[in-house]
Amino acid sequence: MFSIGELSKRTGVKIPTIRYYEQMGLIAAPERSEGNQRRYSKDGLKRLSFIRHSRQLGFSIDDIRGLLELSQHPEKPCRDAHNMAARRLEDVQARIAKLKRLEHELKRISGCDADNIADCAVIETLADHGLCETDH
Amino acid sequence: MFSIGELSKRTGVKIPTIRYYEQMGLIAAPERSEGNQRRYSKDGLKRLSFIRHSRQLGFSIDDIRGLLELSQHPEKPCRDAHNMAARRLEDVQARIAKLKRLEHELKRISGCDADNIADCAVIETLADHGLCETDH
DNA sequence: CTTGAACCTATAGCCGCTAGAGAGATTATA
DNA sequence: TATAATCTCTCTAGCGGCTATAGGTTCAAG
Repeated sequence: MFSIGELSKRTGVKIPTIRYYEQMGLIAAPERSEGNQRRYSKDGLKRLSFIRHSRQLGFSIDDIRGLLELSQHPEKPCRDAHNMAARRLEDVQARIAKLKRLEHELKRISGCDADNIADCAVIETLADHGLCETDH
Repeated sequence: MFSIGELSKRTGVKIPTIRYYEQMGLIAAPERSEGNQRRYSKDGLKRLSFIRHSRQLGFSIDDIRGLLELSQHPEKPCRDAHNMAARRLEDVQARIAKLKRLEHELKRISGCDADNIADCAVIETLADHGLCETDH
């Protein structure tokens, strides 16, 4: 049995975030001490670790609700879990692609060595999208 | 002189977003028609295009305020503009790096071909960070 | 028993929009 | 000119995923 502060330290999830997850229904309301403070078990720790890890991989709160539900039913097929991971992967890949285009553009405009705004590629490019090399 | 709808079509910025930018002080309050509707000039169009393009490159509203201010003073040195672009570039690169680690992890867990949750790498990995290959 | 750290609830704020309600303006057609 | 269809106006609230603050209570160590 540990306090919310302990749980926070052990999982790396901040205290208000833990309470937020409780509100969102990701974790069950835990037992309370006589003075009404939350007391967590090892199960609570496991569950929160799962959540934290899922968040780190970019799953939404809603996705995580689904994943947690699945994880409680080991006999179920795992198609749904795979689908979620696959969608997540697609999303991540799309974002990488987009950021790479931005990186390209930012590198290009940062390369300008003018010394005043009038000749500065940064400002000039922002003012005129036509000067860009890639779409975005 | 065009209406907010026209401006929206020409720049690709949605109407409520234009009003939001006005509220945020990125664009000046434009003239109004007799019936109190906004009427924009070509200058307004230019400014909004600048803003839109900056947003596409990921600059924050605050950054854009600075960039717009700079763009109004062509005689100033462009060090500040370069610094902002450089910071932006760093940020983009950091995000790419992080997303690539996620991509790696998601690919790995998606590769599992178990057919029930009990043996599914997706769920198993989420439950135990120790199974991951990279940091995140 | 006292102190100070940790905890409680409730509410508001962050960013960058987006959506909706309910009213008024403008424009196109009959 | 009347009317209908489409814009536009302001105001307020909501999104996701937290984070911060205020004002109070409880816990554990000395």
